[in-house]
Amino acid sequence: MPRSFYITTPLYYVNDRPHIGSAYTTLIADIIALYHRMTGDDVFFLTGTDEHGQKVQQAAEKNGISPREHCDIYAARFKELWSYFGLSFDDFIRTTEDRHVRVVQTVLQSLFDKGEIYKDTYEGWYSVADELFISDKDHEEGRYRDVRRISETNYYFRMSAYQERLIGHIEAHPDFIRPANRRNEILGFLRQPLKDLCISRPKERLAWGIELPFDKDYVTYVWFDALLNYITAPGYLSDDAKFAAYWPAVHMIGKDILTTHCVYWPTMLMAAGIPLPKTVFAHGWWTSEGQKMSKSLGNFIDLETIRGYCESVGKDAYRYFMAKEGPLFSDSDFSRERFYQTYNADLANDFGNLVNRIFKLIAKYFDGRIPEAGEPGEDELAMMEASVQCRETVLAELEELNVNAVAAAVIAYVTSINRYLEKTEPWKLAKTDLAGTGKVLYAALASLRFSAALLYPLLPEKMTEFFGMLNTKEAPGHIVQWQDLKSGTPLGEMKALFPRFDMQLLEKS
RNA sequence: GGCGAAGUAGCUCAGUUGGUUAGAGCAGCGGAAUCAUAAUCCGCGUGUCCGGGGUUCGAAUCCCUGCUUCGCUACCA
Repeated sequence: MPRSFYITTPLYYVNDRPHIGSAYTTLIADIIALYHRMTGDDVFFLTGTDEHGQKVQQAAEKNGISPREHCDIYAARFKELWSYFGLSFDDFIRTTEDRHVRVVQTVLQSLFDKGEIYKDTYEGWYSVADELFISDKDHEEGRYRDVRRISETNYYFRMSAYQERLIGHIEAHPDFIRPANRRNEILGFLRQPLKDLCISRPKERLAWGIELPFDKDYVTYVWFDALLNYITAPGYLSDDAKFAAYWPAVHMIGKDILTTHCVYWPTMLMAAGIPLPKTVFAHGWWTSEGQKMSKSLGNFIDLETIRGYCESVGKDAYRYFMAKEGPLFSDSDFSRERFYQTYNADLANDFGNLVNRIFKLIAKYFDGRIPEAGEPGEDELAMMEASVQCRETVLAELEELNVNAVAAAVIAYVTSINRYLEKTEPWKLAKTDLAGTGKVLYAALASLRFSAALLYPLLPEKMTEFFGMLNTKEAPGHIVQWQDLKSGTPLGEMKALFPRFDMQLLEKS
């Protein structure tokens, strides 16, 4: 019986354009999903779009179309990007879908019946121009215009009732919020009394939302709408067996939505009697060329910029860089120079050149056929053992969701193959001992194949190409045994998988 | 303001409960080699481990203090 594994990205707000942030979260979630599939896990990978709210309503009005049409257009942008990268998600949920509306309304009604939701009147400062309530502090600072004191009646969720239970859960489950610094942030946050959560908006102020089942004059606002999708998609209230198989999830998110996922969401689930997520992993943000990304600075990494990188050295290279150098635990800088340096060092020099060396040697001395393994000597056994070690490291780091360390571990193994060749010097050995040369080249190719298999989730297109070149008719995406390489197979035609990027091109632009 | 994190080689960072000459990757320099995508392999860092004070036989690692950077401080991603 395979283990099940459920991983999610946030649902991206349709009005925001995809950029390096959303691309990063989604790419690493895909990578983690592929690794889990590789180990034989039954994976469910979810992404989607968050489509309700005032901004959507306003944008649609402005363009003279219905909110629904507006969402269709904008959701397509995300779908397009994900299909460009060939991502492997199993479901793409949109919060405007019927299946989701049904879950939201059912959960809300049930919480209302249990007394978890109550009606109350809030009085505060309201900015007419911006159409939102602002805090006393914002008002003092005078940032908003056209501010009036008004009161509004809304529905509230008794979040405060769950404060102690939540703290207990976080303390008892070190894996619940990660990395550890984010966990501390939340625990710090929870040292202050937790307030109840306002979960509605009167329809006169916001029409584009899910109607409260117990009050036709209101729609639900943000939280129940945008978070419950995580249980809608795997079949909550619609497919019990599926839901039981996959829930609880691992949520990959950016640090900007930490509180919603680590406080609002778990307390909502507690109230509804649903188990909490296994892990909420909040990664950091990319900076760009050493500075915070901003449109005015001109360093904003948008869709077009991403495509530019992909076109220059390939989508896989971009994906690889995201994983290897990305801001998993703290912020990380994306610079053109660093991007291409990493590409050259790891992919062109270490891996790509190694493919070339081994293929050409086999072509020259063995007519392009995979040589006999022979009796492995000390060095060959060492490579075999190192492969087992490498796999264990990869799987251990995968448990930690540390794709950064996963990539580093495999590249370290690739480096050891280059070192093995320097030590055994098959190009010299061939002059005196052809059988010995065969043994060396077999070991080198076996090691290379092994590393390619482990690199597959990071570089799916290129490693598929590699296995095509290997011509062993095996489907990529599985863990392989070092010694399972079949001798005698004629290798396919060799292509340069990662042509070196000329760093001088950087100077020019 | 309050709470918290961090400041280690040019860059990105490791450095377990204080203990022998402070490490890795990348970049740089030198060499070897030539099977290979000027790739690979080997070698090379006298770094005030942010400053100052203290505890200790001994501190990057503990305590105090100063400086700097950053995060959180909810119902606006």
